[in-house]
Amino acid sequence: MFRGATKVTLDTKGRLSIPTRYRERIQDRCNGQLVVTVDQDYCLLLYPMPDWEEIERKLVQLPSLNRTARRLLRLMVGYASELDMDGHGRVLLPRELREFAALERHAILIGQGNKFELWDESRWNERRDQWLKDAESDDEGLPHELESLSL
Amino acid sequence: MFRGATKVTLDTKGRLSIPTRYRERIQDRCNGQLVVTVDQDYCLLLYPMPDWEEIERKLVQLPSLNRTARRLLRLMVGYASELDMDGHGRVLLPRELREFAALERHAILIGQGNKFELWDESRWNERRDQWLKDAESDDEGLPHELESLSL
DNA sequence: TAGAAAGTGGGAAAAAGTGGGGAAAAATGG
DNA sequence: CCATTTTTCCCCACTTTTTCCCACTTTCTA
Repeated sequence: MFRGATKVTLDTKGRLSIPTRYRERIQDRCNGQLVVTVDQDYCLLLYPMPDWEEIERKLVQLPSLNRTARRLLRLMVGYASELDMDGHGRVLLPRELREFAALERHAILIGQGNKFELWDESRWNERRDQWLKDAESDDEGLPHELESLSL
Repeated sequence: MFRGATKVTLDTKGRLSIPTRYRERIQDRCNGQLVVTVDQDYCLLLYPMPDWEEIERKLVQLPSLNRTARRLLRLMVGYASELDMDGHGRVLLPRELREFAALERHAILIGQGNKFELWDESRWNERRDQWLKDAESDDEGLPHELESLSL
């Protein structure tokens, strides 16, 4: 499981240096092969290759005539790009994806279990504060998986 | 599986340079022979020849008396054109199809499994943002395949 | 504080992308 | 059916991007 938030910097070529504490795990799991794609919230998602392939399998099996499913497939597969770590544990993020997520020099990498999220740092901070504010009013109307959740 | 989004430019002759990372696969699969046709969403679809032939088989077997099926057949088969890669991995897109998809100089090529989608870049960006906006309000009324989807 | 490891930047060779000239082929029109 | 115009195709040359590698800086550790 990947956990934790790390400030990272993208250099002028768009390279992201993977924090050391994750590298060994990534090497073991997928030989340094990652897949990056987009998320609905305008951040990027980084998956180890085998995890991505499973997601992709699920996506292509969704009903093709459903609008929402079609869009999801178009965006997630449409933007998915393979990444290889270089000798220094860095990956080069494609320009199209950096633009999508408005990534500048300062970004933040969020461990999310089987994947990472990569956010532009200032956008992340804004969103986080917004979520915390929203959460106060959200107590009603939870789906029942959440109603019974104990943290 | 073809994946990923690549910005491409069409030159004044209407030629599209296939990104290198796909070329070998296309050579293997169909000896550089592609078929391009139109999509409902005013983009173009690019298939390796064998994949296209399968689609075509399915299309002609649809019930001829169904309006939707007739339209689909007319458009997709009607606009389908063969393309050959030149020595530099480029294909010449027929003028009719470029006009159909309003393709100017800046376009974007989207990998979608067994095929590619080719969009005018600005149109793609608009559509994408619209889809993402729509997705937020779609949270209710999801088909159950999507409700439980964990990515 | 010295040494090692990680992070960062950037140069240069190689590869890919781009543009266009001109020959060949096809379409058009008389 | 031939001549003229347009389009297509093949090739060469230039530009941009990518990739690989080296070196310097900073941080951590002993």
